[in-house]
Amino acid sequence: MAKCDAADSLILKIAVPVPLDRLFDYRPSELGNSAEFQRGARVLVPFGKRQCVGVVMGSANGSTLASRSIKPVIELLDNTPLLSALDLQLLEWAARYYHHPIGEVVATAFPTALRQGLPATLQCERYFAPTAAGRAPDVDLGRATRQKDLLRRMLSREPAWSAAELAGHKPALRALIDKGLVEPRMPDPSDGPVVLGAALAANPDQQAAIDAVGADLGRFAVHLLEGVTGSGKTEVYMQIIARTLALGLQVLVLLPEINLTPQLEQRFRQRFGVGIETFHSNLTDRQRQQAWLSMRAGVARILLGTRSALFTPLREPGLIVLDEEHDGSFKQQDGFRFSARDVAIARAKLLNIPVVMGSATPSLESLANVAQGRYRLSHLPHRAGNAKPPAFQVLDIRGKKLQAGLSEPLVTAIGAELAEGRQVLLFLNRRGYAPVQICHDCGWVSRCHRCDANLVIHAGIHKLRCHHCGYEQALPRQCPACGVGELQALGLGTERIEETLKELFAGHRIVRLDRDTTQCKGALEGYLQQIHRGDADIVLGTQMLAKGHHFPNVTLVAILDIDSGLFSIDFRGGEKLAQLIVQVAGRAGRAELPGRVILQTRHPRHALLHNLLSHGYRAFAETALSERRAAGLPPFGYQALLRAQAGNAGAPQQFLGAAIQCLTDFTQSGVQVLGPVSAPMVRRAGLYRYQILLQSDKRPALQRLLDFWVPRLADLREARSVRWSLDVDPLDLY
DNA sequence: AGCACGCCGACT
DNA sequence: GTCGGCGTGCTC
Repeated sequence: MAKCDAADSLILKIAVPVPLDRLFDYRPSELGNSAEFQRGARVLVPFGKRQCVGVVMGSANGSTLASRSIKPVIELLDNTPLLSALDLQLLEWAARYYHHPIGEVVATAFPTALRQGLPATLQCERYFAPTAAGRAPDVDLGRATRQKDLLRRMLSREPAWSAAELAGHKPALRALIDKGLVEPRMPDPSDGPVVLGAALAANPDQQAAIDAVGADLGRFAVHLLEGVTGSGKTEVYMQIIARTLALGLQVLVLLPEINLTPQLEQRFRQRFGVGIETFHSNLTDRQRQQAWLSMRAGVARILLGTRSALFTPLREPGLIVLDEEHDGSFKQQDGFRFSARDVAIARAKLLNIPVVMGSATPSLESLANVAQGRYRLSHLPHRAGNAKPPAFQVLDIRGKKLQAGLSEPLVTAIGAELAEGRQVLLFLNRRGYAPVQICHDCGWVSRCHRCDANLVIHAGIHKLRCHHCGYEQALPRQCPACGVGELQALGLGTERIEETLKELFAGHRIVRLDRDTTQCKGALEGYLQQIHRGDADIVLGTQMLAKGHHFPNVTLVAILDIDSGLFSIDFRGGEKLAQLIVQVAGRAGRAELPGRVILQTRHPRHALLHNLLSHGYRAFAETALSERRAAGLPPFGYQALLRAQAGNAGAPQQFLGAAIQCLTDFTQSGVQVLGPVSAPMVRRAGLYRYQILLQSDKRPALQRLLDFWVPRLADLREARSVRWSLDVDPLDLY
């Protein structure tokens, strides 16, 4: 065979996880067969002075580079590609759409273990099932009750149990394996009933939704399931999933929060006798690797995961479910800033499968897509079991005396509810004791020296803490400025409300749920169980109360301060507040115990409140959408935000100035360029932050500008002294 | 992002 | 005399 020059022979195009938006050329290897290097396989390559795990994205005959500068691949890590052609197409599309380096985008598709180059081997001992001996009716386990219980449980459900489910029964499992009654065995979708638990009887609305999505199985469609809290969205998901599984297809279920996975996982395991895996940041690298590989191999049929699970390969993709689609945590807020909701839809389109998205408070983006006929809407307007929607009451607190933020009528209402032996839920979106400490004599206030923000009093741990950079210091006893003044806590946080509630309602059990009380693993579950058992009378908390959990014995919900949300600078502030109010309100009540929601405000006649409370979320959304349309804001305009930050204010300003200069050469615009301006909080964690907002009513126009702009930004010399990032479809403009 | 090279201040 | 500061440049 003739020796050929490397530059004329086959060259591999490799995606390397570095922030450089290009592929790198490599020779297959010194002697290797180039046909082995398939698109989607991982390779170990020399990169500068180090080694990187890259992914084969393609090949070419020859290279534009001098052949001597092209290095050979060190090792082919996968004999079969880990990602399919469609998976790679999705990643390539996402890299282009978000203008993010391809190597980093491809890396996000892999769990950490595979990113590090570990072998892609699926452990057999992930699943266990009773053997023929274990199935025999006359198994005698004597007095080994734990083993007996475990075997009985395992026999109750086919076909196989995952290691995760059996984690709490290791000794009994070991013993059963040693006795030959249980063996490691991969589940086979054909070896047992797929649906175990009986489906609940669907009401007509649920049935219509199930049928609508069911009719679209096997083709691309987006369904928006708008269902009030407690309307049985999960049952609809499960019945559609059952149909998908019956076709021998897999399901990807995306949730906004890790907190919500355990509950749903439990319900799914009771219903479905198939391999179910979870994928979220609370799992170990190894668990995530195994979950990923199980879905890729088709061993597991359902994956429950957060944003990071979106790119998991599916052997037989059938359906994507995305719950709480309005939730902001589907948008990645650093690095590769993708929206898992939008990319999920792009993925479904590529795979030609349907997506079902659900929410009680759909995003305005999704409602606009429904109006334009791109998404199909199914509506579940009724709560299950004839539960009535909560009654809202706006409590005007102007001029009223407040006791730690609680007005007298509210205190009375809480007392009346407690006297009836019912639970009360109080919501305040501010944790800590008080948002600032102030000296009554000299006016000193507790400021963070790294951020344009106040230090928050955390009385429980005797500290002042910055919620933006994490800085903390001991709570001063004397004024650091004048040394003599009396220090006061200004404003309210959940800790302080808790203190007041303890005085006002002594003898009642109060549970506070916020990031501070639930940061410990398992703490949230513990509190939730306590509340469900009825061992709590007053539940007090922040944001996290609005998410997913239902408190059937709660009859009164109070939102202590909505005014800060009414006058947000962010154009999405109104949408977020309306969603919050509806979501918090949805936590309460059931059929025989209707809920009541009290909102304390100094703006009882505010249009948003009036519209939302008298006419409902959809009416609010209509109004908000027409305002957005008039202003050309999303979803009627498309945005991208260029951010820059550095330790001094000059560098980001100069960089953004130069970035604007680049655009003078770009004539075919149709894009508004707003800025550079400082971020609403200029200094954060010691960095000065500035930004440029781009807006256009045509997505292609914005994309054309970014195609021109982003490569040039990377080459600016001013870019070297700042950290910059581009956010396409930003959710927060700061 | 890493990781090198490269030229100027306070230390065993 | 050196250790180490972060500016600058490169990665197939």
